[in-house]
Amino acid sequence: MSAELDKIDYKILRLLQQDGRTGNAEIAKRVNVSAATCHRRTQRLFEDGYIQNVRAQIAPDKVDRGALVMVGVVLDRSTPESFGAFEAACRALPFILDCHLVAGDFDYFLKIRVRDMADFNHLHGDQLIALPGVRQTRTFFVMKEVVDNAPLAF
Amino acid sequence: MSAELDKIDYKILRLLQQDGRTGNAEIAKRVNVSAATCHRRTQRLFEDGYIQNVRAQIAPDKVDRGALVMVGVVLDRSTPESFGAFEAACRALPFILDCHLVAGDFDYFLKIRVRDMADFNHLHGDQLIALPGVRQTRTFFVMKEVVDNAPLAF
DNA sequence: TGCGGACATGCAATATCCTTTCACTTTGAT
DNA sequence: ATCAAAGTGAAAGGATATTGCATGTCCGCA
Repeated sequence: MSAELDKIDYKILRLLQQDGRTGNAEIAKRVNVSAATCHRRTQRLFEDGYIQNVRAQIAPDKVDRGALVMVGVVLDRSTPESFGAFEAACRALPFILDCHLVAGDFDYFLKIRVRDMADFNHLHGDQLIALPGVRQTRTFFVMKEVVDNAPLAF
Repeated sequence: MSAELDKIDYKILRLLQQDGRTGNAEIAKRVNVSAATCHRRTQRLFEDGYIQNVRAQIAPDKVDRGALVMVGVVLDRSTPESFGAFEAACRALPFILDCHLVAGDFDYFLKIRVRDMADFNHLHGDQLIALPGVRQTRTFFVMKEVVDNAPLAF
């Protein structure tokens, strides 16, 4: 089986990335193949992991998560155990949208969604600086979301 | 009409956020209402903007976007025109996933996906530092994606 | 050149699901 | 208690997804 994708597959991926609810018949029309073929291709894209999942994007401010904060984190020690503990803790905190180990002045970058600044301050005091091995954090409040989670271009 | 959401609405939102392809019948079963009611509620969640859209999440490494980079940007001047020009330029660059105006040591934070480091270096030299009004950038290569774009908790 | 196997495609039939209609029930204000 | 507005469930119709099958295509190999 060819592991490569052709132009039709890429079109399907782009269509589903733009609107994951697009029906099979509609996709078939747009990429100029029969519904059956389109269905089989789409299914393969799921099975082979090209499409990780399809998720509804909830309006953050409508569910009281209107505030976005970026946080740089520096750990006490740079041991594997220290990193592991911190990462495990991050995965368990539901308000952390992104957690990335980076090279540079920080060890980790976090992207956090909360209701408002007051909410973040509680959270920062109660949970963030209490995370395992945290030496220092630097907070960047987001004042304007110019682009958030744009679709992948490929 | 009540602008508020009840427990059933929240359940629907959570289900669709976890899997946007979940059929109406399946949702109805899980939230214990009839298919008709569930359909109407879901439709309302779309129409009233609680669900912004439904998007397939494409595996980045499968489409040659395996490298993630965070970039802090400082502008020359802090004028509205300067900000506006920079933001417009960012919106036009497809590899920029996030672009946020922040308070702190940087003016903007960018989240960028490219194929690899070499690709980013070209991009940085050709396009990033050429963005309007950029005085300085600081690059943080992501070495490990611990959590990326986690579903919103509410 | 000819042959055979693996694969992809389209058509058509089947099964499944969505979507609307209608009558009934609940809710809330007077 | 009464009325109006909104919500609810069951059923029917229409649209859609999904599968089986025959045909066509490509590639390796003799």
